[in-house]
Amino acid sequence: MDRYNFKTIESKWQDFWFNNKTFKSKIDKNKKKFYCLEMFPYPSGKIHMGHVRNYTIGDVLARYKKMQNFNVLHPMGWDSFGMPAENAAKQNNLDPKDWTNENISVMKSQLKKLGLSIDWDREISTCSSEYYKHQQLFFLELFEKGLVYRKENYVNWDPVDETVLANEQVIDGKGWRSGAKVERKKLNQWFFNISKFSEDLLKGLDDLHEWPKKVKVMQKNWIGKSFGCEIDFKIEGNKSIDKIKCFTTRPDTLFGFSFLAVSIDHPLSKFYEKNKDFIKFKEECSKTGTTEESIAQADKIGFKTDLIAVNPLSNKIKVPVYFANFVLMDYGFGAVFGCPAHDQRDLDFAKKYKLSITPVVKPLNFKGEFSIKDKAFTEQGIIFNSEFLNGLKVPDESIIKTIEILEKKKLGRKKINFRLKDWGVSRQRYWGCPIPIAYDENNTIITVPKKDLPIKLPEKIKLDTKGNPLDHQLDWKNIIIDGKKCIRETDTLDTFVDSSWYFLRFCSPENTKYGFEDDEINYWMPVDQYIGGVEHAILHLLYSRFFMYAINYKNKNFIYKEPFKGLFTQGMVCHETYKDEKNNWINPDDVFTEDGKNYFKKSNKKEKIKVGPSESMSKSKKNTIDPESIIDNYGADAVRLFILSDSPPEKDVQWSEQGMIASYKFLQKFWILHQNIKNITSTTSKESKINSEELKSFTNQLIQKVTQNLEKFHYNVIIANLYETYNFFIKHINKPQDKESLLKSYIKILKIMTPIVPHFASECLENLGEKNETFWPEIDKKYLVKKNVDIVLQINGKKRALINSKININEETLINEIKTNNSYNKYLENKKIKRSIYIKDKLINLILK
RNA sequence: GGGCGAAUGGCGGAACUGGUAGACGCGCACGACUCAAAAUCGUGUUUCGUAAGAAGUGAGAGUUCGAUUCUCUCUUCGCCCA
Repeated sequence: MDRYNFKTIESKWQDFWFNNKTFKSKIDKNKKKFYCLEMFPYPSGKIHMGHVRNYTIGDVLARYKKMQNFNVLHPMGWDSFGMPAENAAKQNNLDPKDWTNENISVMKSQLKKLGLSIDWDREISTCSSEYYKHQQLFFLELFEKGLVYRKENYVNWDPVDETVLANEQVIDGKGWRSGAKVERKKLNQWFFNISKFSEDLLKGLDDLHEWPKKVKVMQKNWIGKSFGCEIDFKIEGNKSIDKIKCFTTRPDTLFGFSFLAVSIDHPLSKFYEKNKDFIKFKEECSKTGTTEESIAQADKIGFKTDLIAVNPLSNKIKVPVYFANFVLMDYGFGAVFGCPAHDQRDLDFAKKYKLSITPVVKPLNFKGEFSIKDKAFTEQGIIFNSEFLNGLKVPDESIIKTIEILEKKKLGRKKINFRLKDWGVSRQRYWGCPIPIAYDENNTIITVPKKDLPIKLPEKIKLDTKGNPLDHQLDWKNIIIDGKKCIRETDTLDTFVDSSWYFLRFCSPENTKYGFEDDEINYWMPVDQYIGGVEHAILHLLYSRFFMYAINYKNKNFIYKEPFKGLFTQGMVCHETYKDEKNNWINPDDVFTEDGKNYFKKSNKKEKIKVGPSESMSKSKKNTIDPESIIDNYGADAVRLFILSDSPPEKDVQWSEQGMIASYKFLQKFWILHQNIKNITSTTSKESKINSEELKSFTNQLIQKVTQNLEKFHYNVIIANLYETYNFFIKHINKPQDKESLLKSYIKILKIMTPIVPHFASECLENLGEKNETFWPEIDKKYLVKKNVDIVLQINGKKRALINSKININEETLINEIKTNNSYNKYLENKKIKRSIYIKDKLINLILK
């Protein structure tokens, strides 16, 4: 008998699907649509196991929905702008475009080998001007709507490379490449006004019923709505500023006020510009990075001004005003009032500068003197030391009451504040989408006329420059707009912009006039199921939501305002890590074991290997497995089967060579079973009829189970269901068979296998003369009802026996059976039945006296 | 420090709305085939116990006829935020 030859069979079906455009999608208003989208990859070189998992999960769903007669849109593209291309090009003296396109062609061929049901006619690549010209138009549109603006902002600056670094390029406060200490530097940059939609983005989460709760919580925290008030503090001193506005969520602690801290970028700073000590202090502040985390971890330092702030609730309380490094200009008003007793950060600061610490909240039933030592008191309690606020309950009563008082005195007002900051989209890099802006000789902002789009990136340029290579492209930079000499904006857009609307582009990838067509997106959008890694839970998803809102704002009317109706976040693919005696990471391919305990290097069989914990596959730890070689060895179907089998899709999965082999063997065994079923001889006996009925029950119950598990993403259980099916058939086919009936059931089983192992199942179906267009089998409900059931007999809540009985038996009959049948009545021990609990067809629990 | 989540055999994991815990796979053991090995097939595999039986889903309590599932306290781990 022939072995299952996956090589020829898989390429046969891949060619068939490709040549017949099996997965091409067109609008068909008579059909329900299903938009299945996986996060598109960055073309870094080769696909990795994470991609295999991501795209297999999506493919199973897309194929299943197609079989259910949905009009499925399942596209694929490339998130192809970004730093790795620029870095690789710089290192190897290549053009980023060539490097990127080469990677795309490699990865595309690898994805095809997985047998994905992709509509390749819709392929897009964000680095092609066909794509980014629409993005430039969107930029201008958003600019017209007032959602784009330019302002000065801090960046991470590498003083050696003279370049701006992304947050992830700053490692321990140093530049990843140069190792130089990163500084803060102010640059003019472009911003999207995402904070305008803070409230909408927060409210929109409530409608996303098919999103994981944890992602919604993360977004909610990120948006960070807080309720509080703004307070005007009177300032005494010889400056023209006589008041400073603060935002606070804790106005009720005003009597504990001991200093006012403002950001070094606060308007107040202009009075100190010439003060040498202040300049020094500012330099000190610029040494910490720009992330919230680095600011939070940095030492709290302050610069004392000669000003005094007055407590609005009590003229007697007058405190010093400081510039402080932990106050950010873009949160609140760049000023905070310090209450050391009830805020840890303020306490640290107050201790350092020996400021007063007055507690104004104490625990509810606290007796005696309440004082603060090393820890600020931030819990619930009651107000004291606060004159007319005394006795208010914290926080329910105290905050609202204090705001009321402040409002009456016209010293403050209720205010909602958001943590969400505007989205800085400027990147000082070459390999990104050019911003359609120029500046005239007076440095006035000029929008590039729409007819001049796209602004294409200059090609074959020198990348090995300091700073942004585009700055050195004078022939590209200098242009004439309306007869005026202008200079182009040389910053390019953050690649998150590229990925914030690609799902719209997939709906009409060939439209040359605009990024999408209204008709098309009104049919296809929203994405019914979006699938990707949880690492994009905040930024990418939030930006995409913002983009929909922003495009829709004012001049569009989307039927769905949210881009992604359903979201599924898959877990990572993990593998054990290995290190040799010199602590170098070792790739699993170079490791072998004979006893499963001791591991050795293949190249040097004496050298022992230390086995580390299983971690997410990464190049730096060298614990990666190359998908292509696995596909070559075992076939795409076996890989798909394995990657789904060992863990639920939302959890991490351990890569296991043994598990991989088991999946491969399963298909080989199933192939033999398939041949046996094909060659079986039919009999017409009473027994074969009984067998047919038994098989029908099994099959219908299986279809139901698999359907339910598909809907719930319990793909690992489906694989278990398929193994059970095999085990059932292997026993079943040795019994007398009515072949026609057997084949009917078997074909249904092959059909439900199709989404998981499409090449294998298609081959088997074709083998039996089934057509390629397969639909999801219907369930015959009459076979879901069992005739006999095993009822659990419990005595005093403990399981004692199983009673095989007809279904729907009533309680009395059952108890009678227990009393009279010798195999059960021994458990009654001649005692009286005090109580019985009967769950029909499932369980009877007898409580004995 | 705050928020969210998880914990089930040697391992990965299953268990519908509170109703037979351990499906399915890996590993392991034994057996068959073989001169032998690999491959393949068969049987077994939570723990203790020869057995009847008992215990058992991180620990401790609670609700219930009945808890992996619900409630509370704690421990450990993971993720996000600070």
